[in-house]
Amino acid sequence: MKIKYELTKKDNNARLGKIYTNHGTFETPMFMPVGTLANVKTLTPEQVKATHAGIILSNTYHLWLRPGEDVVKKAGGLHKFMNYDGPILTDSGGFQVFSLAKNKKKDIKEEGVYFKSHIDGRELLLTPELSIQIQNKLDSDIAMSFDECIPYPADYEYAKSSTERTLRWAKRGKDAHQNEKQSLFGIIQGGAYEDLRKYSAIETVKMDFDGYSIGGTSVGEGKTTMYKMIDDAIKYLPEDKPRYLMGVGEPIDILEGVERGIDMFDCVLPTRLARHGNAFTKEGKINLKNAKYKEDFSPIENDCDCYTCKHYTKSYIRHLITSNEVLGGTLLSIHNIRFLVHLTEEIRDAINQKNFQEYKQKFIEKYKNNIH
RNA sequence: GCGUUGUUGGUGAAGUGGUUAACACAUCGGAUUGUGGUUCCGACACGCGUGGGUUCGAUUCCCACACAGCGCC
Repeated sequence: MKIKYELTKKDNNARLGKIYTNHGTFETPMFMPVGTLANVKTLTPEQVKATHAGIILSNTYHLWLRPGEDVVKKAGGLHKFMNYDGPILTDSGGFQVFSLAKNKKKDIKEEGVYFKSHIDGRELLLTPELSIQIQNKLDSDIAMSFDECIPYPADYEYAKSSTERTLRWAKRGKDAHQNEKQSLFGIIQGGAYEDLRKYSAIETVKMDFDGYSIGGTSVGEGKTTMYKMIDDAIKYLPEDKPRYLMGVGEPIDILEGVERGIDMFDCVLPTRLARHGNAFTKEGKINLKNAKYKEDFSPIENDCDCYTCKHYTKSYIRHLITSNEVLGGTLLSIHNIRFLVHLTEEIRDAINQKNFQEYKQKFIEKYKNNIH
């Protein structure tokens, strides 16, 4: 079966909900850790589950190149392949258009996008149909439409033609979709232009996807612009389908997204920051590489319920990170993911009690005071 | 004792008679938003073994001394 979304409660635009999938149910708002290459970097599936993340993201482009979607299919699908039986969403490769296609005009064509493989440099063509076919074989619970993430800034003409092309790609992908157990989300683009966001949202919704995501944000546009991009699109999305804000994972941005009616978030931030020695705390981000933690034998956060905070000190984690030991990245990933998932848990409680605004203000005040 | 080579930052080292003494590692900061990430960007020798001399100017040339390596008695 396809996923099913249930809207439980609203507090202004903030939504409390539930998503049923073939691999379990999770509540929204929810944060999804990123597991690009069929693994959340440095974590076992058990460790991921222990963070209470309800769903994880994996990547079409990367698995297409290695090991190849047919290998995953032979393994029995992505869940079996990576030994993870919870919900999985696969990104379409659209973001790699943004990050890998060097020359937009030359590499992005109507038929699809020409890449040079980052592994061996060979020329590749990823099309909307192929992206969907790959995702069908990967057998994720939720597949994403193949889109172009428009850079910022982009002139109106480019943004318009790109947005229109993404709509045509969405239609082609939907027509090619052939996995009855897999849901498919459409992606709203439109750059930073209000009318294009509206147009993109309305046209995408007409195609009747199982969920809608807002793409093309956090590409260097600045917070105010990003929040407006969400506002400009989200009002045209149906209440009975999940909304997913792609690539966003700063705690404050999650709160701003929820306030506007977003249900799902994904981001590489918790795992990437972890590998680079940074940890989220309610008082802002901290850098464990800083010398002041050398003899700090307290946990990252005293009141955090994650495995890392229950058993390890900043001093020890700092030692692991400065010694380049993977366990450092593992312990920090556990904490950082748990931090964001816990944030969404508190958000859900707040919405349930209809005091989301108050919760948000308090959180931001505490967090922001320590951003230097 | 004689001869010989060398002595540059926390470390390994490049280099030049004259503006900021390479580069790397370590250290210390910062960045990081649908992961091309053991990544990226900064800071870091007020001084080139010590003391004299030559020179407008010496880390670079000369002398002495100290220390280290090598060879010979």
